[in-house]
Amino acid sequence: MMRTEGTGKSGYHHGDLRNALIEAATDLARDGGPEAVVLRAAARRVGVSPTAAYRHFTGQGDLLMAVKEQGQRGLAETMERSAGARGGSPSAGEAAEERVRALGAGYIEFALAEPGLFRAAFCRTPEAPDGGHGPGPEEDPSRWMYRSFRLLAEALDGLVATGRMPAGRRPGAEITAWAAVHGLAVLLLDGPLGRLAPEQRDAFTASALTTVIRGFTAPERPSATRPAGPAAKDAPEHDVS
Amino acid sequence: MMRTEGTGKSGYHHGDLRNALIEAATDLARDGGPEAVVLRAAARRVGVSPTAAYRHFTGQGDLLMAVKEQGQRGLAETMERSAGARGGSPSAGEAAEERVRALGAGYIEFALAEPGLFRAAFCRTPEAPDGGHGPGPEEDPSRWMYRSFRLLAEALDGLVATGRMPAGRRPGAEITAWAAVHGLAVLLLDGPLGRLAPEQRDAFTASALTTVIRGFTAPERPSATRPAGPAAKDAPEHDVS
DNA sequence: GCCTGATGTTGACATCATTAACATCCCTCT
DNA sequence: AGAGGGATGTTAATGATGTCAACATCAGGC
Repeated sequence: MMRTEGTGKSGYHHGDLRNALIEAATDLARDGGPEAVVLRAAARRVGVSPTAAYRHFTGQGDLLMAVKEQGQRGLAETMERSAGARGGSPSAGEAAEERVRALGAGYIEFALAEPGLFRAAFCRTPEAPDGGHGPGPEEDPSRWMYRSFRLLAEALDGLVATGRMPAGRRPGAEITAWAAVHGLAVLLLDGPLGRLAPEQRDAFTASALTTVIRGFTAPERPSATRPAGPAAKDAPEHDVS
Repeated sequence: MMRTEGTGKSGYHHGDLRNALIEAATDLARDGGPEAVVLRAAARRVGVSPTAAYRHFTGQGDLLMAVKEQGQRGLAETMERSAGARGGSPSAGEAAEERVRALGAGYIEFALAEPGLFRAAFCRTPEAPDGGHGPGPEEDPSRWMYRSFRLLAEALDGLVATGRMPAGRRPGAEITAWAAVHGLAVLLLDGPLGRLAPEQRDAFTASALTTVIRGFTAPERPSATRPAGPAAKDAPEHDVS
């Protein structure tokens, strides 16, 4: 097959563009973020005319979409690697907790290692108006999109299964976990924590993860002035997308 | 003075452009986000030549910066309003906790009410290379920037002062709190929770706030298999910017 | 062995940011 | 008061971008 390789021009017009363009565009995103994903530039890198890209993508937005997918894939892989490479687990509950922590740490790790790709992975897309999609098998984004999200959710299920987290807190928990981790990543990349020493970033990450996990696993405050609680709008329906 | 008003053309060239441009650009951002802040469009709205803007801004990036400031201001004001309008406080500790909660809710409220402005408020800026700044008294961004961040930090101080939150957890806590709230906002705006019923969004928000606050205030798990804790990289140095 | 469709190319257009050169108008200094 | 100067805007031009229409080329099936 020889796909997505530089020497892939088999005498054909190119071999397989599309993948070559995706690779070029991903490189652009790697240093420069989503706004650096310029259709003409990608075509230039591949050594092809700008309009050639329109044979494989509906336009620049579609190309960016492909880059997003690359970014999401990389993120999920880093998270899985981080969770897989964690040390021994004293107990089942401990293991589940450590997995949540490792996934969160992997999330931050990827964001810091590949800031451009990370930003591209979560950049806003004009949202195709549905209906007539151009060339290229445009799959349902929800399958690969936000795979990191599902990883987190499954880890939280483990937290409940081992009894570490009350089942009543489970609904919406993946939202909370994702929000905390993603917000931290954004804060570290673009926010006031832009230039910070690595060990400080790690410390903040550990602190945030500890706090959120404690929020999931800690018992309810014993001497509460509110038995039912006025802000008891907790535990919402769990329905994503 | 008659500034920033539509009828402000006092026979002068315009009265005060700059503010008129900022207003126009802010309107553009309101529906369309930061990428809709197009210099030429803003100038067109004000009824002025595109290059006229260069007398008041170094370029489009500078104009966007002004819009960011508007967004940050709006965000902080919504948060303060939300925190100020909260009900009675049974105890000091309870009040501090409710303030944190109200600030977070205000954060989300603004993000949902003004999605374009919110995104503009946190959009990436090329970061002026320091040194020769163009026209316009370019103040230090850290003063108005991230005012919401400071609000959150002060509320957390209150949490410690009333004894609700152990002092040892305070360092880095504003990072955690900000991350959770900001991540949730992004998730609701651009993420998988894009189109969700309002009451569900409120429920998720309440759930996230409850979890994080519990993480701040809950006692350490009593029957822990780890007395000192292997993941005790908590409590990092507190140094922003 | 030619025709059809996939794949690329050239040319053109509209928009954008930005600069240079020029015009205008108010304010201040003498 | 009147002239100059600086602030404020305008026109013209440049280079980059996304995108479309028309044309060229190559592979493989009838």
